[in-house]
Amino acid sequence: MSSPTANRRSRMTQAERSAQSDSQMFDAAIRLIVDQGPQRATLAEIGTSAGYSRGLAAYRYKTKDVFYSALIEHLHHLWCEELDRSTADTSGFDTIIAAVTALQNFVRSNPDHLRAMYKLYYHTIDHHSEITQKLQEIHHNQRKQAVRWIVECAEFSGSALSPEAFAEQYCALIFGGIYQWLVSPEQIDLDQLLEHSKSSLRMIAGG
Amino acid sequence: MSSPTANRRSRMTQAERSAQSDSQMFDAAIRLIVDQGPQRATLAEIGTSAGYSRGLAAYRYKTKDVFYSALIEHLHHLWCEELDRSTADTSGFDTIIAAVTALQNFVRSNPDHLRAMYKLYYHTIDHHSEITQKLQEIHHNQRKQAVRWIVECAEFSGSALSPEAFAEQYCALIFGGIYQWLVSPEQIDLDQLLEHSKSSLRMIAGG
DNA sequence: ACTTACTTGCTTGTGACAAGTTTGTTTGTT
DNA sequence: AACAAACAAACTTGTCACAAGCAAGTAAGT
Repeated sequence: MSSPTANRRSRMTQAERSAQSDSQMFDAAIRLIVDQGPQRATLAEIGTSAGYSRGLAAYRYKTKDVFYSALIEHLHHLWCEELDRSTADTSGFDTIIAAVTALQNFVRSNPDHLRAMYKLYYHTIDHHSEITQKLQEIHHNQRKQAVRWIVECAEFSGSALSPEAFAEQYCALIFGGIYQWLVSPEQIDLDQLLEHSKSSLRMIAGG
Repeated sequence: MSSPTANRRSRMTQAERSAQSDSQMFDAAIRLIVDQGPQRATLAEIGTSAGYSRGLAAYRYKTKDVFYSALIEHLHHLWCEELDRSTADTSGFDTIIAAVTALQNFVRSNPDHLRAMYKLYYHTIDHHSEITQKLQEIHHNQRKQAVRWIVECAEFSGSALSPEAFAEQYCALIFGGIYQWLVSPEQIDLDQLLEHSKSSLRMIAGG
C-alpha cells in the first residue's frame, strides 16, 4: 500500500529505522557542532534535537568518541564523493587544481559540513583514542592520493621534492588554510586563500 | 640570610607566591596536556599535580578557558623569545628561513612546549569564547610579522602574490605541517617537512 | 587590622552504563 | 495461509561517577 520510504510513520524494517535515526542524529550533530563546537555539543542534545530520546546516541555508539568517529567517516564520505566527481575527467597537474577547486565549491555549497568536519578533525587531536586511528588513516590516504596525482605530472619530474614531500606540503597548505579560516572567519577569505594555494602548488611542483 | 628565590619555603611576597604557583601550574598543565590532551586534563589534577589543592587553578582563573588562555599566552611568549633571538641578525628572505629554522630548533629543544601549544590552538577552535579572541590576535600578529618580513625581500617584488596572501600561505604551511605531525607523529618527520617548507616558501615568494 | 593566597564543601551538568519498554521479525500451530 | 507466541532489535529511562564552577572558610603576607 505505502512504500517503506514514502510513509515513514508506518512499518519500517529495523535497518531502515536505525538508518533514519542515524541520519537524523548526524544532521543534528552537525548543526550543534557548528553552533557550539564538538565539546559543548552533548549526546543528549544530539538525540533530542534529532527527535529521539537523550540516550539514543550513547546507546548506539557506546561513547561520544565513537559517535564522532562515525560522523567523521560520514562527512569524509560526502567530501570524497564531491572530490571524485570533480577530478574524474582530469589528468596531470589539472587534477590537483581541480581538487582545490572542488574544495572551493564545497565551501560554497556546504560550509557547515566543512566546518563540522574540520572542527572534528581538530577536536580529535586532543587525546589518543580509537578515533585517532581513523583520522590517521584519512590523512594518510589523502597524502597517498596526492602522491598518485603528482607522479602523473610532467611538470613535476624536475622538482627537488619527492612526491611524498609534495603531498605533505599540499595537505599542509589545505589544512593550515582551513584552520586560519575557522579561527578568524571574518579575517580570512578562504576562497581567495585557496586560489592562492593553487599558484603556490604550481610553483612548489614545477620548481 | 636566604634570598626569596633561593629558599622557597621561607617568607615570599604575595607576588612571588602567586608567580610561583602560576609557574608550577603551567608546567603541570603542559605535562597533562601532552599526556592526556586539553580536554581530559582537569583543573583539579593541574592543581594537585603542581603541589597545591584541587581548587587553585579554578580559583585563580575562574574558568578552564581562561586558564588555558593564560597558558597559551605563556607558551606563545616562550616561542616569541626564541623567534626574536633567531631572527635578530637577519634580513631579507633569510629572516623567513631563520624563522622556520627557529621552529625546527624549538621542536628539538622543547617538543612538549610545541605540542601543548598547538594542542591548545586546535582545542580553542572548538567553541567561541574569550580565548578565541586571544587566538585570533596571536595568529593575526603572526601574519603581520610575516608581512613585515616579506616586504623587505628583494626577491619578492616580482611575485604575483600580495604580502598578505604570502603571509597566509606561510602560516598555512606551518600550521598544517604541525597539524599532520600531531596527528601522526610516527609518519611525519616534522624537521624534514619544515625543511621542505623552506624551499616551498622560496618558490612561493620568488615566483 | 586587613588583604591576598589558597582550601574545602557543594551544586550542576554530562558521559556512560544498566535495566526496562516498544517496535519489528521469526517460528510453530491450526 | 493466518494467527499468536517467542524472540531480537531499536529505543527510553533511571542512575552513577566525575569534572567545572562557585561560595564560604582558613592560612599566609602586609
